[in-house]
Amino acid sequence: MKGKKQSAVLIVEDEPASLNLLASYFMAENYLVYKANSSDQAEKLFSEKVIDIILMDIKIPGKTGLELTREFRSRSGVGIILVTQKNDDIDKIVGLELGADDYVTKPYNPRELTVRVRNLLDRVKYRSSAGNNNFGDVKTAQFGEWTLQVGKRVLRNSNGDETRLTEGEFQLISTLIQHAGYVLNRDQIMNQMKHRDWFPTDRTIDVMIARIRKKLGDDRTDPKFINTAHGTGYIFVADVVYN
Amino acid sequence: MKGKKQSAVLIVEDEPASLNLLASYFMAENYLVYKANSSDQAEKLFSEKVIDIILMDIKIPGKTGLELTREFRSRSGVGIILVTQKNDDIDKIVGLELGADDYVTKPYNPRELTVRVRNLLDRVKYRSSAGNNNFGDVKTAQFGEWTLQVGKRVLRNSNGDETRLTEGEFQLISTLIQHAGYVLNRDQIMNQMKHRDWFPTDRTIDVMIARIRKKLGDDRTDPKFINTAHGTGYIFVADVVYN
DNA sequence: TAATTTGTAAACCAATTGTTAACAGTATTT
DNA sequence: AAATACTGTTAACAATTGGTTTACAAATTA
Repeated sequence: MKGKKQSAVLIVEDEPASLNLLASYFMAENYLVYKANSSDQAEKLFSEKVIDIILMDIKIPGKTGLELTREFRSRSGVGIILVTQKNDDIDKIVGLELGADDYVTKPYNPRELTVRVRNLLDRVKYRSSAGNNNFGDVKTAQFGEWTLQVGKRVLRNSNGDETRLTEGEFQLISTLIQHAGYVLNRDQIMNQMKHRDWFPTDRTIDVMIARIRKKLGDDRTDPKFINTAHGTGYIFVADVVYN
Repeated sequence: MKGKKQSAVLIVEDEPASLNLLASYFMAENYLVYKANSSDQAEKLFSEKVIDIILMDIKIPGKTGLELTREFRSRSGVGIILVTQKNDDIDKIVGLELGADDYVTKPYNPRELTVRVRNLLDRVKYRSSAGNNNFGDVKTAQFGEWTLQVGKRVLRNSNGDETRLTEGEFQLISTLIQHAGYVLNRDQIMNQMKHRDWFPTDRTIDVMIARIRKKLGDDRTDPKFINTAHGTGYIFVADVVYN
């Protein structure tokens, strides 16, 4: 088995010493670290890179951390941890209400910090940030008689038949497979796939589910792979083996 | 009057003054509050009532908060917030790693506390009521000759016969199983299933119980699985093994 | 026995999902 | 640049689902 996907942390902090200290913690833990010392830089990096977690000082040059929190949150489901001076209670609370996921107070304990980040990563996985919809180093996922070839976006069965998946179909089945055994609602699916909202009149997912089922030869009334949870969403029910 | 569902908080704390103080915060915020001053009481209430969030002091009589955390987490996706003495860093970290969702340190700020709880409620809703009905990581539940396959919403008996459950039937039996050995009234059941109130004229639950009994081949006059608690509700009476 | 509560079959019907086809924007090829 | 192929999205309608209500029987309790 290969290593897991590296998670990307964006650190926003104007004080160079703190910035580098924080960066070193996370680099030591094998995170991909981006550094920003202003709100402008933070916005640029956020748009440019795929970020899983943002660790942000509330007081930075330019927009405040709270403004950025609201902005980032409105654009994505990225995980946000605010860094505050001790006893900035009001800010902390406002931060959480604006959509931050957690906060730490200075001076921080490195172990606590990394645990909080790891924890948040788990939570964020479900709502997912942009474009991270992949299998890390996984090359294939097997279920039933089918093998999903991740790189090729191709399904092959034991007879050697191959079916190509469109990008959307691939994203959708990937999302389901990655949460095999758990019902995902259409919001979660859409979020994970396109980082977009889903609204009740949108039949896109259902249509794509139907197409995937057809390609898999799956029967919706007795599904081996994709089960409908009526009123809720869909769930991948087969066991999956990764390679 | 009715309106939205009241969220239930279980507070576990042995110091009476703290317990009541905490309880008063949450009652003021219109939570349904359960109080426990020992691990035994906590376990009892957890089995007996439908709980959304647990707020638990790490140091309580009986099992420690950390042991309880692991236990509750293995059975359900309930939200857990640990309460620690200041500077119990190791405990805090271990707690999070065992599956707690958050922690607060004494002395706590009431507003912070309620914000954290509200925040966690959102997250918990996402992982549980989004269709998985709180079965944590459980894949199957066995009782008598039956195996409930969580993902497929299917009941299979030892002959290999399979019966599909509707989503509602699945939610209902899941709720009962999770509180096996304890009577649930129709309010609790409806709340857990649909986050909705139940009205005395509403026969929905009874009808669904009848359907489930039929599928299980259960005799209501001598039930092996679902027993009627006349004037109260229903109780799941079989032993359950999780896998 | 009377009153209340529960069981259950059947009908109901609103909401959800399935499915096909057409559309429009992109990307690819000629 | 024009023609072609591809693909996500929308529209429209069909099919199904599945919770709820109704109505009455049966059981339980007081």
